[in-house]
Amino acid sequence: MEQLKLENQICFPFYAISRLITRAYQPYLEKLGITYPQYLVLLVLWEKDGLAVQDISEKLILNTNTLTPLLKRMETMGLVKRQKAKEDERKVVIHLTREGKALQAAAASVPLKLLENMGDMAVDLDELVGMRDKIQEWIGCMGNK
Amino acid sequence: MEQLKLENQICFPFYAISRLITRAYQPYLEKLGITYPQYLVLLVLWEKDGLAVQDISEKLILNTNTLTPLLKRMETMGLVKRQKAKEDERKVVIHLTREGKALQAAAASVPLKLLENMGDMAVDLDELVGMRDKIQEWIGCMGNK
DNA sequence: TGTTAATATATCGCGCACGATATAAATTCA
DNA sequence: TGAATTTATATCGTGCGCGATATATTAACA
Repeated sequence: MEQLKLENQICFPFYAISRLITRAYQPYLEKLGITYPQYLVLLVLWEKDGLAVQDISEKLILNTNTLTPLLKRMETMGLVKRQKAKEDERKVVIHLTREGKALQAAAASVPLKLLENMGDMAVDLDELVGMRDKIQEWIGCMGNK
Repeated sequence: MEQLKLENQICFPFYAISRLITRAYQPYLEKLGITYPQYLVLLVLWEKDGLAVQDISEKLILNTNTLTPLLKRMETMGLVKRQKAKEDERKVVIHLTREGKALQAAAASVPLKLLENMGDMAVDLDELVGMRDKIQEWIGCMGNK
C-alpha cells in the first residue's frame, strides 16, 4: 500500500507546516496578548475597518460559527466593538477600538521577525513567495466550490 | 503598513490551504467513520504497528497531550489497543485491532480520490509534489528546534 | 543504595474549527 | 400584503491542538 505511507502523502506536509508556522508566531503574538486567528482578524480590520462578520469570514475562509465566539472574545479584550448594521439588521459590523488600532504599531515588526526565523532555517524567500502565490491560486479555485 | 496586508502575508495561505485540504478529505473519511488526525495515526500504524505514543508524536509532529485523548477515542471506537510496554512501563504501545487493520483496504482509494479533486481545480501534480518536497525539507529544519 | 534528574504519558483548561441547527431580519413573489 | 424563501449571525456539541502541570517509571550518580 505505497500510497498510504506517510512520507508519500501529498497533504500531510501542508497540515504539519501550518501548525509549525502557528507555533513560530506564538512568542511574538503572546507579547501582544493575541492568538494567531485573532491576529488574522486584526490584519483584515487594520486594512479596512467596519467589516461585517461575513466579510471577515470570506477573507479568512473561516465559518461564522468560528468567528462569532472569536470576535466576542476580542470584544471582551477591548480590541473590537460589535454592533448591528443600521441598513441591514441581520449583519453585525466589527469596528476596531482605539486599543485595537493602537496594536497595529506594535504588530508592525511581526512579519519581519517571522521571516528572520525562516532565514535561520535555510528557507529561501523567493521559493517561499513562489509557493505562496501558487497556494493562493489554488485557494481561489477551492474557495469557490 | 504594507507588510500587514492580508494578501502580502507569507504564512496565511499555508494556514488556509491546510483547512481546505482537511475539508476535502472529510467526505471520504466520514464514510470510514474517522477524522483527518485519526486517519494520520492509522497511516502511521498501518506502516508499522505497535509504536509508542512518542513515536507517533514525532512522526505526526503532534504533542502527546493531543494524541493521548485522540488515541483513547480510537480505542473506544475499537480501532486500536493501548497497553503499557513491558520493557519500559512509562511507554504506552499502540496496536491496531483487527478492525483497525481491516480499515486499510477501505482507505486505499482515498489518496487517489483526493488527487482527482485537485485535478478538478487545475492543480498540477508535479507542482504539488515539488511543493511537498520543499515543505518536507523545511519541516526537517523546524521540527528539530 | 538512596536521592536526584530525566523521560513518557496523562490531566486540565482554553481557544479554535466546523457540522448541525436555531433565530431573526430581509427579500421574493403569489 | 402576506406567506415562503433566502440571508446573516448565533448556539450547541464534538474533536482537535497545545501550554502548563501532575504522575509514574527509569536512569544517573553521589
